[in-house]
This record gives sequence, C-alpha cells and structure tokens, in this order.
Amino acid sequence: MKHLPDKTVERLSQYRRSLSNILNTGKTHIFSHEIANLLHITPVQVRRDIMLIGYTGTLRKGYDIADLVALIGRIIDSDPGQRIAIVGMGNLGKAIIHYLHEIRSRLQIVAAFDINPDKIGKTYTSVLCYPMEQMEEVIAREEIRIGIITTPPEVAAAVASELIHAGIRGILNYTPKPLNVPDDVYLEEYDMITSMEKVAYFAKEG
Amino acid sequence: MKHLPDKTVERLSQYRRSLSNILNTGKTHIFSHEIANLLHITPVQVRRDIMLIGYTGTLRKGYDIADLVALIGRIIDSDPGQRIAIVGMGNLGKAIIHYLHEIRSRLQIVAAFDINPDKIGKTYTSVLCYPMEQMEEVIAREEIRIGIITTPPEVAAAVASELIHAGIRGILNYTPKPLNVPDDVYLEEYDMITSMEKVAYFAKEG
DNA sequence: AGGAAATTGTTATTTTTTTAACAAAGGATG
DNA sequence: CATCCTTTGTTAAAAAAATAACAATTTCCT
Repeated sequence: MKHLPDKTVERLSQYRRSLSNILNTGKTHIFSHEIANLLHITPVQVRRDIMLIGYTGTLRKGYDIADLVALIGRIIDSDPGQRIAIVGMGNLGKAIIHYLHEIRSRLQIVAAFDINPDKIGKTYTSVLCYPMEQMEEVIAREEIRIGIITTPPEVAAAVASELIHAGIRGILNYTPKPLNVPDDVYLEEYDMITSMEKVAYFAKEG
Repeated sequence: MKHLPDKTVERLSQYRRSLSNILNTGKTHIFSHEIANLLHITPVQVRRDIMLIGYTGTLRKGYDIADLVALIGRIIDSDPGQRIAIVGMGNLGKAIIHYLHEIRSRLQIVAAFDINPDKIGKTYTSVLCYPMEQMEEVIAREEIRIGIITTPPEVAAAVASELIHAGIRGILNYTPKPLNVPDDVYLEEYDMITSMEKVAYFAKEG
C-alpha cells in the first residue's frame, strides 16, 4: 500500500465503524450503494476507496463485511494498536477519554497529563492523570506514540514541544493555536470556533 | 460576494482570530507572509484569500489589520450575530460553551438542552439548560439559527430532526452518526475518532 | 535620480478530490 | 440458452484547492 489519500483514510475509518455495527446484525454482505447511504456519500466514492486498498467484492453480492472490516484494520491500524496520551484534563479531555472508551477502538489512551494538583493521581474512565513534569518519563515507559492537546491555547506550543521532545510521532491539536512541528511528526489540527463560524456563514444563504 | 470556497471561509475565521490578538499589541499593519507564519500556511494562500474578499493592502506596507478584521467580520458574520443552541450537556457540550465564552466571539450560545433532570434549570457558563421538550418553543423565541449536537450517537438523528423541525438553518454534528438533512440546512460533521485514527495512520510512516 | 529589493494582486499550472462513464461479469428470467 | 439487469472495477473527465509565476508598484539605498 503506497500512500492512501487523506480523505480516503478518513472514510475508511468511517466505513469500518459503520460496518462493525452491521456485523452484529447477522448481515454478511453489503453493496457499495448501501455503504454510501450509511455515510451519505456516493457509491462511486465507496468503490474507489475500496479499490485503493486492493479489496475486491463479488459481483452482484457486494462486499463481505467481515473481510472488509478486517482488511481496513490491517491497513489503518498499527500492529500493537497505537498508544495515546492526552494533555489537559478539562471538559474536552474528559469527553475524549470517555468517548474513545465507549467506542472500544484499537486506539488506547494510556495516560493523561494536567497541571492541576487536584486532578493528578485521579483516574478518568480508568486513565490515570500524571503531573506534567513526568511527561517524558511516562511517554517513554508506556511507549506512547500519539499526543492529544486539549489544554488552554496559551500553553499549547510548550506542550507540543515537550511531546515532541519525548518522542511522540503524531499530534492532534484541539487548541486554536496553530502549532509548528518538525516534518517527521504528523500534525492534525481541529478548531471548533472555525467550524462554528463556517456553519454560521454557510447557513446564512443556502 | 458570490460564494467563497469552503477552505477560504475556514481560513478567514482563523485570520480574524489571530489578527484580533495582534491588534492589542499596537501593531497596525501586517504582511501576507507574517499572517502565513502565524497559521503555518503559505503567503500566496493568504493573498489569494484576501483577494477573494475584495480587500486590498498597500504595497510595501501590507494590510491594515483593523480594516481587515472588520471586513472579515462583515463577510462571515451575520448581521445580528448568529444565535446557537447546543443539545447535550455532557463534557463536550460544557467544553464548547466554556470555550466559546472565553473567545468572546460574535457567535452566542443562548440555550442548552439536555434530557437529564439534574441539569435542567442550571446554567453553564451563563447558558441556561432547558428540557428537550421545550426545544421548539425556545428555538423560536430566542431566534436560534444554529444547532450543535453533542448527545450520545443513538439520539443524534432524532435530535437533528427536532432541530430542523424547529427551524434551524445549520447543524454542527459532533456525534459519529452521519446525519441526513434537507438541502436547505447546512450540515458540518466532525468525528473525533476518525481524526485520531487518521493521526495514527499517518504517524506510522512519515 | 536610478537601480535594487520587497510586496501585492492576479493569472497560470499543478495537485488533489470528486464525479461521471462504461466495459466486464454474473445472476435472474423467460 | 439468450437476454436483460445489476453491480463491480477502472479509466476518464471535472471540480476544487494549493502552489507557482510574474508583472506592477512602492520604498529604500546609493
């Protein structure tokens, strides 16, 4: 698998989630237009994505759901399942931990960090919260590869530096402060305010 | 202003936020490459976006920050400032309310809804929480145009229907359940799990 | 003043993403 | 068994977005 397009990776994640649910219903096969309906996209997009990962359905029967789910897993999951740290145990941090726990993904949040002494030592949905000072040590010990930043924006850049210094390979930044990372660290940013303003803008007209 | 590209609208929101901060420092003008550095994009992108909204900087002095902020406001803000409701007062809902309040955006969350009797009647960062049954009435009375869904996924579709029935024009869905909305309702969806899996995938290689 | 450097505005090119088109295969139908 | 319908896989075209290119103009420098 050379390199899948950005958007294809996003959709694969969503195919897998939807298809996993369907598996429980006993249904074994699914057509591209059925998947498309689930996610409100087009069947062509589905077939194209599936083609890109080299899977082949059977004509007139569609795709074997279990096979497809398994293949997507082999493509987008790392072997041992990625281990994640979250920095900033405010409401957003708690929401993410709780949410990921419910979904039961192969992704695991294995450590939280905060500056607030009241939070340190407590566990949130079975994730232990460490003080910031132990970040480097814990990230090394727990073999954490990914960091999620949910701190106030003022400290986002400093947190990112620490994470990178500790050897993290990917960062998901929920702070509105744009980060600067070296080329070998993958960075994804999401800004809620921007999303809201976008909705506000496009909801105006039509 | 015909229709700005999706990505341009997103960036305009970010330009405004960064530039507003700079205004306080007394700096009055800024170059495209300075803006680009703030957001880690290219100067061409900045100039192109600014061109699209019809603003013109002065050669060798750059853009007048106050003017540009004001113009972006006229472009992307609705006249009275959009009024927003949030459905689901879990951690994520609280995080969003708190966050938007701090930023002091023109967007205002003016009502929250939840099913939990303990939450109803309480205020969160000065936003009052109503029972779900009052949704239609409150949305009409408060002239709310935008809804944010932060409920558990199982009820997302039902909530969306109610919002649409109550006359909402735009929806921001933080649930992993893809929604179906009529053409005249603008829908934006954000799925945290997908973002995490994407980071996990791209952090693997390089 | 004259030339060099910097910076904008805009057009052109390239890349990425989506959408369309359609041949091939397999089953269903009569 | 021949025909028709459905659905896949893939190539081609279109649309959207990012990047590059560059003329024009202002300031700075000598």
